[in-house]
Amino acid sequence: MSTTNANDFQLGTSSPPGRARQSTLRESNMALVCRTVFASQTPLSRADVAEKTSLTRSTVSRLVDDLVAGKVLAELGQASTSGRGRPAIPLVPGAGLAAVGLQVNATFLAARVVDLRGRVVAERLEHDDIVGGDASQTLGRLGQLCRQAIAGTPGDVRLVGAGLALPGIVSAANGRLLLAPNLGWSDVNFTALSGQLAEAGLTLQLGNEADLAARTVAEVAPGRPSALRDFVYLSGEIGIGGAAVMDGQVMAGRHGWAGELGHVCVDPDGPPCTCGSTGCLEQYAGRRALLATSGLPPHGTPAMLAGAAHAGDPQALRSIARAASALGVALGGVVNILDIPAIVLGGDLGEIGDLLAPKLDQQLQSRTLSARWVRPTIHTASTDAAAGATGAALRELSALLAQPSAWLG
Amino acid sequence: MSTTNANDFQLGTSSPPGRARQSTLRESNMALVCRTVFASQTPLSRADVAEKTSLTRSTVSRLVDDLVAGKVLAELGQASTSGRGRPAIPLVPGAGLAAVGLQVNATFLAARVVDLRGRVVAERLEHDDIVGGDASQTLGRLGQLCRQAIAGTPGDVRLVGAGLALPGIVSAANGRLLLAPNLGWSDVNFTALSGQLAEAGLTLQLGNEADLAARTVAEVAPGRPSALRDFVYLSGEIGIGGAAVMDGQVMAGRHGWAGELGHVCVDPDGPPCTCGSTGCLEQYAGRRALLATSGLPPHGTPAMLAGAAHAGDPQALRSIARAASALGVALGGVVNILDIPAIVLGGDLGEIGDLLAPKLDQQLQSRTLSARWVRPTIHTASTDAAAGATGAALRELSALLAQPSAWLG
DNA sequence: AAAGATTTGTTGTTCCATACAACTTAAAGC
DNA sequence: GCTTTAAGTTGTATGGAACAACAAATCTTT
Repeated sequence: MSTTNANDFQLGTSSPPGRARQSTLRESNMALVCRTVFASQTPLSRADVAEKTSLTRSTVSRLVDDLVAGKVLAELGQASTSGRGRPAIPLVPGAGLAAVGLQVNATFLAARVVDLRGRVVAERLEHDDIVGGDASQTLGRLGQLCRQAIAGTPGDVRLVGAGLALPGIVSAANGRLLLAPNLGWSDVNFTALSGQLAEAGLTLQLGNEADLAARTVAEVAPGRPSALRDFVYLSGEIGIGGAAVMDGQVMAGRHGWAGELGHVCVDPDGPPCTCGSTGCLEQYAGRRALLATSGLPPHGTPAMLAGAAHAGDPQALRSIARAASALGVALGGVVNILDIPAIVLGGDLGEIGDLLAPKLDQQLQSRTLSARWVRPTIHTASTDAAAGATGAALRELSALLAQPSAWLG
Repeated sequence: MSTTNANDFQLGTSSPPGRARQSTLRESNMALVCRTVFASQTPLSRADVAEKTSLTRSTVSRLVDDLVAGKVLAELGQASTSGRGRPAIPLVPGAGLAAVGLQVNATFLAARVVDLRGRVVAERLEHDDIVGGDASQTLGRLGQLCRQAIAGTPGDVRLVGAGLALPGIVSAANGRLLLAPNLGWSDVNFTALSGQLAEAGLTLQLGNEADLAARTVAEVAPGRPSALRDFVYLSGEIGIGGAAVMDGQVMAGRHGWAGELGHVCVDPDGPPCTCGSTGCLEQYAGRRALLATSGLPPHGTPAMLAGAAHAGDPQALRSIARAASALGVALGGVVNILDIPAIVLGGDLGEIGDLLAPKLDQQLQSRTLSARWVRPTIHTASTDAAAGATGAALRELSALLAQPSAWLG
């Protein structure tokens, strides 16, 4: 409908804004209205939005009308009968728009459809050890799951985008996975999957698993920020990924490779790592290292480790203490560098978070310069294996919310 | 003149924009015009600006007229006689607006006045070892220097703000210096200095020395970005400070304490640090550590160390190798975390940059996961001792450029 | 040297989105 | 049933950019 000029002001972009026209004004205010409704815990009326945004009721009214027509917002029939005066019409996120989130991991494949209200409207999971397997075959399987998930979504739900979470170094610009050591993949393209989605009118966006999982911590629902606005997310799988979130935004870095915490050096004299360096965090707190140093079989689970530690097994406790010290050094560095004094442990590390926390807390306190004024806090993420898939869908929905005007008409 | 509503859209802020009015449009485009003129290496005409911004000539003309009237821009009389057609009027940054930059360091005090063209129009420097001295007395002396510098500026130059660079942890919100180990200061307030500046109609903004010095690397002149847009700046003094710059913006962190690279742990089994941790970078690459391990007297200079190393002194070479290794571990971590593959060595470290570079480069190559695709580069900053003062002034001028409309009329 | 060509900068006019104010709607209270 | 209150809607005014036409100043061509 409205022609989007590349030179125009883009909201949500860190790059400096371009020329602003009358239409830019409207787009900006429409996004503001949208954000306000989505961020609220309780449904807001047009008048509420007007007050919160300091726009006038008339302006809000016209913007909301367009958003409702475009299914981005919806009017809740039941007036929340309170007080006198004309009853308000509660506004909530629309239910007719959703995005596809995909994920490839060492042990499973996932395809999800998440709507603007944050509900999973369709899902297909498949557990399988794909390490070392053929990439194109695995991606073909993922394509099937994706097709099934899309087929399983109600007909009145329109899909607006698709994202894929990958455990490795992604070149989003080229649409390639450069390296995923723990899948045994390198330089993989996604033309087949991308082509399949293009038939459904969707473009596929690649992303790092940790970056996307961190989004599920930053947002409790699309456009609704959680209490934690600044934190470092640690994704403990076979490898260790990470993401830094500031002001609710995941820091991408120059090429989108920020947050590679697994290969931060914890001890220059430490054990060699597959990456070529020595003493990487992964060699202390990665799944393989945790299991090996605690005397568990290589295919054990974090739950087994937690069980052994809770039972008082000395080797397991030593393994966890070693990991906690390493995490303290690495995360202490992160806190000193980024000034983000909140740590969220996800994946395997979340499952043994209570065991790691005491020693990690102590390390952070002594190793971060700012601890005397703001003491670092440690949190654990809810253990959803396919958090990356949800995050991938959330990113697409966020893109919509950043410029809802582009989706109307 | 124009009433600034706190709820309005603020350019340059990372926080989400508020309501946009007609006037916001004008402010945004005025800032865009301003930015375009300031960023250009050669003077632009109104027509050039119109083409670059994709605004119309008429719109640019009216905005420029206001900016010229407000002294933010100036018309260069001499038409740059080229080609036919009506000769263009070259536009350049105005010369009538400037900001005050102050700096306190262990060995000197500085007061500078920098104008919108980036010229130092007045300056007072004083070399003095103030470590352990009384803070209020030193600040009184700085106040005198500041007064003299202001008195030394031409009468037709209007000052728009003042900034103070401090080598320590600053609480900008409270206007306090929380801790400056290398000055021997803690919890210092600046009410006297702030009051003195208030008489001249200026507000004093505090800032970290490294953060502000990094600005002088990011901007070659006010509003004119340098070729390096993403880099990590390392300020080597007695202590080591740092700053991460992304897209030309210094990352502040949650409380403004980001970039404390001096206390990143390089070896958990390393020597104890004054901060309470062990194996901090400062214990390897700080001035005291460098001088001690190279057998030079405690009050030696980096130049002496460089001289000894260039002469082949084995102890000096070993000291530098030790520092380079430590820098490799710490900066490798930073590159892995932030994905900013450019390092700028400033201060002492800049003076011995050529000696550090080979080993540092090798360490970065092996310790950063992304090095196989993008090789980290190492640069040295021009050695201006009072770079922090210039940076403090640049920050004030940037604030003006981000919203020039606030300064007109 | 004079007319045409070309580019810069300015001046009305139109268009569009928000502000503002008045009005309508629908409930609660008396 | 009338008044009060708050939500939502409908004109009208205002401000700023787009658009188009025009004036200014220099170079090119004949």
